[in-house]
Amino acid sequence: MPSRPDVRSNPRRRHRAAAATIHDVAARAGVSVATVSRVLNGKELVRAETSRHVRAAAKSLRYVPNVAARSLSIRRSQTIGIVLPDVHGEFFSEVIRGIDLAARAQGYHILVSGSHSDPSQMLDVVDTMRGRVDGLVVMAPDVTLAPLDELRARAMPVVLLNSATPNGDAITIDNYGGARAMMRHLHELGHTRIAFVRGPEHNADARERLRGYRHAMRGMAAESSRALECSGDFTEESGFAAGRRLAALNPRPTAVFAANDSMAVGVLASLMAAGVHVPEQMSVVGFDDIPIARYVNPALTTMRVDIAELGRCAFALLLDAISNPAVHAPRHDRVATTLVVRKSCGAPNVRPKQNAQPHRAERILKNGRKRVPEKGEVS
Amino acid sequence: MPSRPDVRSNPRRRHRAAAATIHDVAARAGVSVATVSRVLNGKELVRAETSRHVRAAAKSLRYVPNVAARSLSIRRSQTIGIVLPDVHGEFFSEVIRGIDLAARAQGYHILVSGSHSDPSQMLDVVDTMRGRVDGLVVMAPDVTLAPLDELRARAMPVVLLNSATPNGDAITIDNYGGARAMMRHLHELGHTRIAFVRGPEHNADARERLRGYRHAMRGMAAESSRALECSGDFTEESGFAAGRRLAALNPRPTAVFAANDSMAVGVLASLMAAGVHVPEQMSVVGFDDIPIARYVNPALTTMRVDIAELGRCAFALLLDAISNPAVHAPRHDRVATTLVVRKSCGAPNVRPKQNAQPHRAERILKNGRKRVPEKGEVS
DNA sequence: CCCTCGAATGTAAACGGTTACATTTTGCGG
DNA sequence: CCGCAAAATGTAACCGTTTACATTCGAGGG
Repeated sequence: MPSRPDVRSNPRRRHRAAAATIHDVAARAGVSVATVSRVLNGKELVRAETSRHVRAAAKSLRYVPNVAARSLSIRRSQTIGIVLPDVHGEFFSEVIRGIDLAARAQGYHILVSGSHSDPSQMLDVVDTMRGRVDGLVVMAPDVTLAPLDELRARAMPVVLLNSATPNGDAITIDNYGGARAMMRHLHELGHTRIAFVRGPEHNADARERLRGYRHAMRGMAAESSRALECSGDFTEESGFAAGRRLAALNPRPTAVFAANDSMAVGVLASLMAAGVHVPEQMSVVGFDDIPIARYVNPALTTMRVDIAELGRCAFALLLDAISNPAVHAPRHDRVATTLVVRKSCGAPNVRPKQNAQPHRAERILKNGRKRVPEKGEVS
Repeated sequence: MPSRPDVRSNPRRRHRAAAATIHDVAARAGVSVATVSRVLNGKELVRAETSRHVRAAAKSLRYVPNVAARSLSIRRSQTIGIVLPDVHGEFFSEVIRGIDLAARAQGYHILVSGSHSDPSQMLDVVDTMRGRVDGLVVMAPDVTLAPLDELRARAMPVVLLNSATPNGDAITIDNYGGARAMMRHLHELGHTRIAFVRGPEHNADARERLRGYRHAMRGMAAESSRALECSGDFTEESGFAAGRRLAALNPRPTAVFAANDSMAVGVLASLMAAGVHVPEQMSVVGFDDIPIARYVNPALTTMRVDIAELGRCAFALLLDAISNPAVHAPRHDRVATTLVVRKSCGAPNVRPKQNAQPHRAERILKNGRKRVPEKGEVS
């Protein structure tokens, strides 16, 4: 028995046409709001006929539930947050695409915030997302452990992407495995004197790639590899400088493994400037398979990282953490990389051909028509 | 006089530590929830001392307002939606970056949804965003007018990006002006026989660029330009095919203007394959300034589009529409483009040098070290 | 014909804020 | 010391859902 009539029952909507509410639908269908809610969420028992009436009413009123009211009530927003640093555009968009696709399939929305330079700014953003999202995917490859722990204290499921990961949920590229696979490829071609161009000291990806390189060098029983390492910072310029230093080495390395593609492109340019022929005199390989890797001359052999897959995995992990907070056990998944063989490496110690010109023209043609040869290119 | 005690007053929070609410803060500060709200939103008069107490209480409880409750109450989400087609990654991420930066500065969040192939899917997404966002930035360059009008009927501020725009708010690239500026550049170099590679028939950007080309050709009092137009669809392959046709023309055009950079890259590749030297025998220019434009050989002269600026403008316009729904008048803004002169065009009818090799090596070096020369490159 | 029981539906209390309006304090002239 | 307007604060309705609990309805058994 109502102690007071429902205040919202009859004359709503003042002047400008407001959106229909669940009360409007209930009135139109001649049922209570509870029944409308039940029908629309499909969880409980409702007579088939009643259900039809409600659906018809909802459709005729173009009813769309108010998500704010819904999340307030169920304390879930069906939205996840993505926090990114000011990262290279291509990578950035691919990660978002991967997460977006996976999320939409599960009825989740994504709230994006990019371009954060420092940890405190990152934490600020995370705070403003509080309540707006059910969980976070955070990418912070250069951030040290302390702020990341702070982040976990935010009492919200968080999945870290490519970050230094002491504990908790995380997804990373299999940098170590990829580096070893690349080294195996070079070794099979006959290389043993392989140089390496390092990435930034504190970058998690860079460290793992270096670790893979060193491990492989030890395994090949080669000379101490430290002399063959060059510093770099993931930029093309640093690769250019490294290439110059490597070309001057005596004896010269027969192959160069750059910790990422940008630096490999720089190495390529400086070797060409120094008159060192690639791949005849020296092989060059990179890591990432960025889009321009296939456009440089010669096209770059590299380890492809499936970035969209990275996003998909991150969402899957986050969803599990959100859905089963009780039983969820923190996990650290690694996504595999793929070797992409192009033209920038061959067997060591091959004499350069005398008339390289027509040869090169042909290469450029192939670069230009990328799509067709690209299909069967992956090995 | 309370007809009934406030039910939420005392014993909240059952077992797991829930986030603090405004009631907790009020209790801690010894004031009412209204006062807390006033302090935190800073709109109304509150004694300085009271304000201090409230702030201290909020901080000590790590209070973060529940945004769902807030948006339900004020009927605003402080969030805008971005709906994108499955567009090239670089463009995609730049648009988001531009909007994100502008939005965050105004305290807005962004909800992103990409990868929509058809109009109905796009409208679905827009419906699920209903109530979640205060307005939308929609990019749909290939969508025809009808669905766009449907979109506007959604009773939410909408800003269209690079779309066919009959009416309503919109931001577009100044494709027409950019095309004319490019034509002026070619004309100043001495070209009059300029070919054009068109984009997709129904694409709004492509049509405007074509319009600029035709207008300029008429202005140059050149022969009827239709014979110099080639069809294309914005892909590299179509550019390759167009280049082949153009090389076979007699008399040959002295310059080719491709409606976008991807096609220009294709043209470049096919001309090289046909033994036509660029820029000595034929100049090639594009539109967009995509990242690889500076890596191709020779580096491509093109019209740069500041995509982030596009995003900024879109947000500014949307914010105005959201904030002043009454007085806001629909606007259609155009963002300017910038001519970027690189190596792919020169004066017509110059004989190719005999030993192009050292010359080319030097070019590649410059490409490799992009950043430094890039600084002063824009004209 | 009454009682019981389960299915179908209704009622109203949350969810956590904002804000119109009511009430209490304050400051100040008389 | 009173009265009164302005300033400061409190009260509770309201935003639109979900959902625990209450109620109604029908059918079947005794």
